[in-house]
Amino acid sequence: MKLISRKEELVLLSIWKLRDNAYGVTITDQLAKTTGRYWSIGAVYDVLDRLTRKALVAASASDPLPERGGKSKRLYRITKDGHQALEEIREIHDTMWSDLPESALEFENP
Amino acid sequence: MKLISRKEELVLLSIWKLRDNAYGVTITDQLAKTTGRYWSIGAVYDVLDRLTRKALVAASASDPLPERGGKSKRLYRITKDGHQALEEIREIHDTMWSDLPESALEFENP
DNA sequence: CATTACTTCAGCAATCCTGAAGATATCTCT
DNA sequence: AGAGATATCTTCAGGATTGCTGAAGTAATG
Repeated sequence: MKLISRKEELVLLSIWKLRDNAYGVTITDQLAKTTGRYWSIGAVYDVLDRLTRKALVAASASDPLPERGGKSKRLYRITKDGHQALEEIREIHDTMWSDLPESALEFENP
Repeated sequence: MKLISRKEELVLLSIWKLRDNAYGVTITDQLAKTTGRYWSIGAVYDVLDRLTRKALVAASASDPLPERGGKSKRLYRITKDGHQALEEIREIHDTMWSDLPESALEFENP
């Protein structure tokens, strides 16, 4: 199985954190908050589409709400395969980051 | 500053681990060993070129060795900016992976 | 010139990115 | 009630960056 990309990992984790309230806008906000970086809304939807095609997430439509702009949202949940992909990436991360030599810094930037 | 990609992170960590012996072939072997996946040699050189252009690594030529195939190798070291990029990604990883709800698995695969 | 080890190369596939435009709900005004 | 105004969420087109492959090229010794 191919490793998931960095964005895919971060989007999956955002969905996990948002529990029942994970959709395009809240996911984007969560990413911005947690990473301290700007995330284009379109870029997030792009990753969500990819994760859906790979069946690492599944989507469902929420009921419309009786409030301004309360149109139906597309809610996302992580699938079993999605959790497995996260577990794989976590293991590799842990392995790669363990047993590093004390310091490798010998060259400065040009 | 833009986040480094997953491949860039893994290649940087491989160089770190290999200390004074980090070049195309040993880096590829190290990645295969640590991730348990096949890495095309060309793909690794591609990432190394990119990291060099971004000044996250610096390269130098080793002396040729008096043995079969002992031609000069291109050795890589991580620069100060490279270490900083790793530190950034580690912080974001730690933040994203902390405080996750107990379980988010409610949907199975289709 | 055979063999070994290392690097380059061309070109295609996948991922990442942007923000304006579109869709669907309620609110406000006459 | 009807007609915009406003709010929230999603789609879209197209370009930039990153990822991938293995055969061919280079430079050393046997």
